[in-house]
Amino acid sequence: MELASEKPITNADRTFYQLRKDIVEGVIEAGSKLSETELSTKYSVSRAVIREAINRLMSCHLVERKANVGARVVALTLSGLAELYQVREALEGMAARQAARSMPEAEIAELQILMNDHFERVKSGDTYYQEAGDVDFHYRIILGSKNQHLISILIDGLYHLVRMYRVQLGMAGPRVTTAYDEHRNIVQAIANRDEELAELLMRRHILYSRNNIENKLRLSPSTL
Amino acid sequence: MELASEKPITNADRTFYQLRKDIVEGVIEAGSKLSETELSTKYSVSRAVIREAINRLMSCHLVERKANVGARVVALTLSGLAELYQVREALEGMAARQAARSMPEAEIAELQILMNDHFERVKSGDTYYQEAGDVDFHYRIILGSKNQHLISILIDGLYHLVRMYRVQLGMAGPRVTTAYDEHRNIVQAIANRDEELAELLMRRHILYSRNNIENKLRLSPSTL
DNA sequence: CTTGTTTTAAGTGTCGACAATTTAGCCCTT
DNA sequence: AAGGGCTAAATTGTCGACACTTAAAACAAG
Repeated sequence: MELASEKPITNADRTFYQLRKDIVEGVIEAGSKLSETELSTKYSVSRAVIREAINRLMSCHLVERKANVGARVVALTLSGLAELYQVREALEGMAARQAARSMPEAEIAELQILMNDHFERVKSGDTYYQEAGDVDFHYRIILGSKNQHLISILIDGLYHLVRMYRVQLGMAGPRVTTAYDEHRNIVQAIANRDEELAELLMRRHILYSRNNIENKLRLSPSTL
Repeated sequence: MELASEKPITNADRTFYQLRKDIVEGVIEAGSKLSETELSTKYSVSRAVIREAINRLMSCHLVERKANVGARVVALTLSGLAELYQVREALEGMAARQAARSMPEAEIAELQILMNDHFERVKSGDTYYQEAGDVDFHYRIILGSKNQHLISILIDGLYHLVRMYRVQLGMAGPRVTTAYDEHRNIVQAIANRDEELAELLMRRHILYSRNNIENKLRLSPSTL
């Protein structure tokens, strides 16, 4: 995933993005230890750069560090997933409400165009949709809230962890078309400036999504 | 403010806490530039330590940095205050709801004892209450939610910024007794395990608090 | 005097080395 | 053989120096 606003300037930026990607995608496995010296050789940068990257990853809740001991990639747990989606429900619900209030008409129009594009992909059974499409949808709603704190908490903080759960627990199943309909309805509520409904639908959408993941976990024990 | 869980281990910890305190209390004024070399001499640590501290302050949204240029303390603005309290309303509302669901009986009992203590202070006109007491109250509700993400976002992330606004805009006025009553009612709702009411009262409490600050700002132009 | 360019200095980004702490292995004691 | 304390290796925390970028000062041309 690449966000328009995330252009690496310094080496630390690049390393941070790379590390984050490798953690989210499981190239560096969940729960494993992050050795600074090891990483510095692997990514061809100094330890200072690695340390800064790790510090930033801590802010994202992707790694945890104990002083004088070291950093570990977070472990994926059922309770952690539940807590994460609880917060998401509240925050993205609020984002949808704010978007219904503050999103400029032009941005809503663009969002509707995006939805049409998604429709084509869903129709043709494009698996692309599940991952990037969903992210893109939520991403735009969040930005539409126009609340800097909210944007930062969700985009910089929680979203990569959400993706980590989704990628590593193999979310590819078919909630695609039903999720698409939910997206569509949320956009409609925002276009109608119906704050109440936008929040309600978004909260429900995320709740469904959570139930979907948890059911999948109950069926295939996975490694949790 | 000192939180039980925040015991400085490394030099970077100490420096981070000190810097944060100085920023929140206005010793380092809002909007001012943070020179790494200057700070490193002032706080008697190396630039690496200062850099780590600044990075952590960025996570708290207390400073902003531009690559190759430097870091500045955030500016206090009316819109920023509004956005902050909007997010607070959603998150602390959720915290109150979760606390009503998950807070252990023993913790609720302690909270009620704390409220009695606060009552004594309010009765005797203790100005201590306004600051530390309020923080302490909210702090406990947040911890009572038992949601790690929520706790981290609020305590590590937003709370110090909230305090910064309150301290620097001179919140000493009398919302003390009425705020106390609101606190009391929230605790009661939590004790009754009334999730709905706990969230509602907390949201309203924060909304009142926000109105109070904004009114105060309208009366005394301040420097915003 | 103004504008655009070059130079220069101040400040950040990065690095390798050293100091302090933790952990694991070894030895000694019981 | 089991447990505790000591030693040594590995890892993190901290430091000062160097490289690079940016912004301001000095300068030249119009």
